[in-house]
Amino acid sequence: MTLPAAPDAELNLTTEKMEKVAFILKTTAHPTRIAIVQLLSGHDSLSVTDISDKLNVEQSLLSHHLSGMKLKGILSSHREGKNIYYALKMREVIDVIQCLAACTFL
Amino acid sequence: MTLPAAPDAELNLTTEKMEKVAFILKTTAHPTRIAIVQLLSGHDSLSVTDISDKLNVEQSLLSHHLSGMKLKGILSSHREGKNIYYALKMREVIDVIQCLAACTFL
DNA sequence: TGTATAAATGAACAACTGTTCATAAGTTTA
DNA sequence: TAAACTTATGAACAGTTGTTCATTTATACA
Repeated sequence: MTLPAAPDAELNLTTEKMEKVAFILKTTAHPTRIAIVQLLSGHDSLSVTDISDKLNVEQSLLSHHLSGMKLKGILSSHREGKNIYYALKMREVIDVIQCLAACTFL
Repeated sequence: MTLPAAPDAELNLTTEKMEKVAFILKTTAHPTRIAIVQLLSGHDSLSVTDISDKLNVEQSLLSHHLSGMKLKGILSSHREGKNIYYALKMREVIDVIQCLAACTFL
């Protein structure tokens, strides 16, 4: 699958927008966090244990990543009994990763 | 201007690709570097002085950013007399920023 | 109640990043 | 050649990030 060729438009961002974009990029720029986005892109929500099992990431470390991403608005979460379920809130992040992932040079 | 609504596809990246995507995101995730990409998206190439003047970033700091981005394959450069001109090599980065920049929540 | 399970938190620390400053290296022109 | 200009480089340092470990909080269930 390949995405259509990109239009060659000139970017025109304000300083404020650039800072926000940088913020989101930074928040996502980590293999584990990208894996989290990838995993959640295919599910409405998953518990920490689910994610931990599927990604093979230790509980505490995963929790740190998850709460950071939640704090920054990328994920949302809700409790159901003993479990806490995380979901992708900022779905645009999928597009960004999709876009880069589709690059031929990768 | 708004981009068309994103298709809701599930991502499917290998670990290797995730690392590469993270690498590119990280390399771009900084306001100054995004400003560099934005500026170069509208020009074939610009000298360090050009960029420094337009972005109001001190020479040495800019040079560090530029050489980092070049090292990581995002920019290319060539000398013309006293000046060194930088250009956007990995133009896909524009799309990524474009995509995020178009988000309504920003 | 006590025990088990699920997840969050906070301290500690190494590694990395952004920035500044001083200096060096390459090029042009007088 | 020297002086001026353009860019790169490297040391130093503060601030941030990723990780681990031990502990705590929250819930369920016996």
